[in-house]
Amino acid sequence: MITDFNKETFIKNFEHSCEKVQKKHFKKNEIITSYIAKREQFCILLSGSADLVRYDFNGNKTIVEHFSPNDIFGEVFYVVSTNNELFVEAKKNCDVLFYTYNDIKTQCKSNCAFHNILSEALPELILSKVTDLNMRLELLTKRSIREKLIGYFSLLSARSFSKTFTLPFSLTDLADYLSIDRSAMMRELKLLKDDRIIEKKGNTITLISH
Amino acid sequence: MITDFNKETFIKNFEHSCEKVQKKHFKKNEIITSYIAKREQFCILLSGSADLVRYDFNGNKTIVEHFSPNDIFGEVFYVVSTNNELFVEAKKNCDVLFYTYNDIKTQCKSNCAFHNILSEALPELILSKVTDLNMRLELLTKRSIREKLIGYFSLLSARSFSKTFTLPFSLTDLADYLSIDRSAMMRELKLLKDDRIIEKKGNTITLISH
DNA sequence: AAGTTTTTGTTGCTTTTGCAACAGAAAAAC
DNA sequence: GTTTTTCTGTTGCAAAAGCAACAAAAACTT
Repeated sequence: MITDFNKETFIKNFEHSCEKVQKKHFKKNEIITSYIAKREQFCILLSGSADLVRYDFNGNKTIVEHFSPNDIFGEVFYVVSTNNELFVEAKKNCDVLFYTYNDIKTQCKSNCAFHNILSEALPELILSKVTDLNMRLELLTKRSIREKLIGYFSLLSARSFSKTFTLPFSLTDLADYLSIDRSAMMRELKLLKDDRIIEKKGNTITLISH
Repeated sequence: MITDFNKETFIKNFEHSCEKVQKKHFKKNEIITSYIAKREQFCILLSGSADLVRYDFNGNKTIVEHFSPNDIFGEVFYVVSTNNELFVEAKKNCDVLFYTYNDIKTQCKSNCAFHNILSEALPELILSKVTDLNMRLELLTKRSIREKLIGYFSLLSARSFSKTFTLPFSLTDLADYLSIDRSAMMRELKLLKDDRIIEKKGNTITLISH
């Protein structure tokens, strides 16, 4: 069911078709939204990049998700379970569309093409989130820093159809994404280079086949 | 939207209402299903208990999810992303109902009450999976064994509305669920007892408030 | 273009975690 | 009810990861 659904086309065609939508601009480092109240917000990132982050009581930062243009996010996809607050932070200047899920389900249903289609597509949109979460889960259950790095690099390699690819964020953020210490990660990256498993020029990585 | 939806009632009322459903029995340690092919299977556990598990190439086992009666699972909720195979293993004798998502979406839609309602409820069902996944993610991003244990115990405590609760699986399985070494976990459990943070009698834990 | 901030790269030291191995307890199978 | 298997609890040792701190490079500001 996911295969015959094209998110990009969907977003392109309908991004401006409903009056209830709000478009906002954010500067780098601004907070786009926080997942606390039950506002059931649904957002589409039009340009820029942003991270869904969580800070625990020790101040450890975790990047839960990383968003690029056309990615969707919001409380609809992330039923908040615990006490930790979640923020979506702009990493670059961003344009974002805001909807609410309630509107999708009720108010607009009979008279707005956008919401009709969104309502239809919602299971697929949510399922694509589930895929992302599962992928992330698989990375986090890996037992060593080395395995996490190789797992993540393999994924990026598969996505870009190339052994060489550029990281979507800084090495500092990569550590927060993989839930590991940055300096330990740097050490392991060096070992991966020494062992001729990867090549690394800045944030561009090449997986070496053996 | 999740609040006004009752999964138990839903399952009770409709579990036998469609001809396309298959009911099967499994003995302890049998494999109920594996998430490989795109069969888009959708299952309901009627009795017993089961785990969704993954084995990596080092033989490390990860318990991705733990299922109790009335829990739902299947490929519909877990779009397989990588090469690792996933299995649902019966931990006790189990009764399971099998559907396929395609039927839900197409064949039955116009003439079967069960599939109509399932189709309506699917977004909510999937969202409840997302909640579980996010909870799990939050546990796995914790940086130490101690934090993972306390995090998980807090969760069980909140769910049972009590400071005292029984683990849903063995300590061996708990380690696989938290992605940590069992002996290291046992050591940490002992330290938690010594530090008077928990009490422990077998698989029953009490969180001590301070 | 100069100054400021963030990121990268590195290292010594400490703490945490994993591994291996084993004995006793408990549970399951026969 | 006895045997077999799994689970719990423990430990010494080795390996991995975290912490802290710093310098150089790069990226942003103004």
